[in-house]
Amino acid sequence: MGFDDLAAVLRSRGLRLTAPRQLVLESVYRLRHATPDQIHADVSERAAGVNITTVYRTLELLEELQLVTHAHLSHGAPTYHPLGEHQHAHLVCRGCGDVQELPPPMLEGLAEDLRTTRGFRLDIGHVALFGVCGSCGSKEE
Amino acid sequence: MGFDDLAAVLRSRGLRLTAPRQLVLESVYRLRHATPDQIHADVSERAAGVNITTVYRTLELLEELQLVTHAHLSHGAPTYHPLGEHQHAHLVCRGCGDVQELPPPMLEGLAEDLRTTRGFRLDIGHVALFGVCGSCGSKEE
DNA sequence: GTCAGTGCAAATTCTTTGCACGTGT
DNA sequence: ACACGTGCAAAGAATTTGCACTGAC
Repeated sequence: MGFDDLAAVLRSRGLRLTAPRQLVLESVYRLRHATPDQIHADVSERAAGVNITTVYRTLELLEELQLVTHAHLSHGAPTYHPLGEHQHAHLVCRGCGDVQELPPPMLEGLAEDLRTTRGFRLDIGHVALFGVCGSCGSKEE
Repeated sequence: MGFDDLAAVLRSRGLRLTAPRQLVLESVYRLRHATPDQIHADVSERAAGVNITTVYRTLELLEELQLVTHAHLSHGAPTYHPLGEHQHAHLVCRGCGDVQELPPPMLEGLAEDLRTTRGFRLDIGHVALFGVCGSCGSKEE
């Protein structure tokens, strides 16, 4: 998914298929919602010598190729995730930092409201909702 | 609003009322959704010599005093806004960067859903919704 | 063989920290 | 007078840029 396409998408633009690019894409798929730093760490576990600079550049490229997107969760740190069949919004817990994925249907009503009342076209994939998750909520009490 | 309270809130904690603190709070009220940098610029227009460091420290303090909050809009830059009677979510346009305020009632349905289905307590004030606003949408066509 | 891609180091940008001086109470 | 606040300079963290070498095609 988007994954096997890498070579094809690159070729169609006259770009090259390289190890760092495959590794970074793989890590984005594996980690889900990871920061550039976390992705770099994950890549480094499987192949030494890939520079953090390259990770930044590759993420930018993959985003341009529509293979990944990013959203700003938690403390402004951008987190990247695969852009596939399953668009999703993010539910971020302020207590434990956990990120849950939220299926689009739950936002359809709101999206529709915004479209009709303001002409605003909501980008569901970038939505980040902050709050306190169930388990942290009960601990607090 | 929270504004005249500054002196009182500070005093009740044994903290001091100073020019930079008044100026920063004023700018947050005036600018709505401004970054530390923008606030610093605004403050500097009215009084020279206030250091950006002080702006950061003051914002942190005002947040602790519950007079302002921040949310992460657009490119990870934190934007501060007054914390008053009117809680609100944010609607951020990817085209023009404009930030609209969204009254809480529009999110009540969603908040209720999340609470019942997942026990997730949504923090409406921190919600940032990205997308394309009406005027940018029509320009695109 | 070419030129895109990469590593490395340095430059930027944003934010935080340490410290001595100034000032509100 | 006391200790909180501030400015200034320097330290950190995150990200970007310049450049020469390497390697995919």
